[in-house]
Amino acid sequence: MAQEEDAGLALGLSLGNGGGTARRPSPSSRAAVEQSLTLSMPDDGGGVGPAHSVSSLSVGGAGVKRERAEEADGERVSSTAAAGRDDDDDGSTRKKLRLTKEQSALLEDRFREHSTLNPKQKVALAKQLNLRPRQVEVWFQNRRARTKLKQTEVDCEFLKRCCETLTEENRRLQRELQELRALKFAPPPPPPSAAAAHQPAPAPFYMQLPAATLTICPSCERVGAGPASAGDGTKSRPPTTHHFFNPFTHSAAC
DNA sequence: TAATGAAAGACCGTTACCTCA
DNA sequence: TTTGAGGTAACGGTCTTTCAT
Repeated sequence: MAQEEDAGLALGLSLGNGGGTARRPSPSSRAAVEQSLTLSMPDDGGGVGPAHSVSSLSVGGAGVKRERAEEADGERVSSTAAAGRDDDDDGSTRKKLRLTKEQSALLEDRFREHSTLNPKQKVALAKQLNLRPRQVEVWFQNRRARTKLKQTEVDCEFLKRCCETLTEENRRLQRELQELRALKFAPPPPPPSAAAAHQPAPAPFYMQLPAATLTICPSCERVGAGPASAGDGTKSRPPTTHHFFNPFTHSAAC
């Protein structure tokens, strides 16, 4: 099982990179998700599940597309598939077949080789597994979805850890800054020499800013300030030039 | 050559069924 | 025996790409 997950993760990375065959979804496929989300009916009806979606409206007619696909596939009905519809079989309820261990194992093997199948491979694999091509297709779709979900969980964990690390680092820097300020505004030392006395030595402007507004770009080593500091008109600062430091790559996008 | 519509295939969210604790 | 949760096969909707017209 762990082996399966490892394989899944590795493939998930390649999927995230755009793995797949010729027809690859573009980033805008996210729009499809958003659209289907907005298509969901807003009333929750108090049910435990999500709100009724458009797809749920056609539950009664489930199987129409499948039957069409079956026809296109040459109406092959495998023994296992037939086992799923051996009784009553009025077509109104969808029977759920359980893949055998052997079938699952072979599908997993193929998935490890390639997370997508071309039509020829699909038909051949279906024949080998005594399944309908549509079933093989659905299995691969679901498998890709599971892989992606796992990868998302891994990414989420990673980001959480990064967040914790950065929070801790931020606290540390805040403490350090406070200590430095305490040193700076500590009671003056014994009178300095006259040469130094006539130099007021104003603190750099960024030292007077609230700590939370200070940012230092590690790449160009310039000190930037948050939006609150730009309104006094005394400084001619480039407008909203953000020196964003990416903590994950340790690089700055200057 | 550009516009257009159909087909195919991928992804996504969801549903429904099955298994098991 | 019942029940709730989790896993997963199957579905409908939507988008993008390809190809023929």
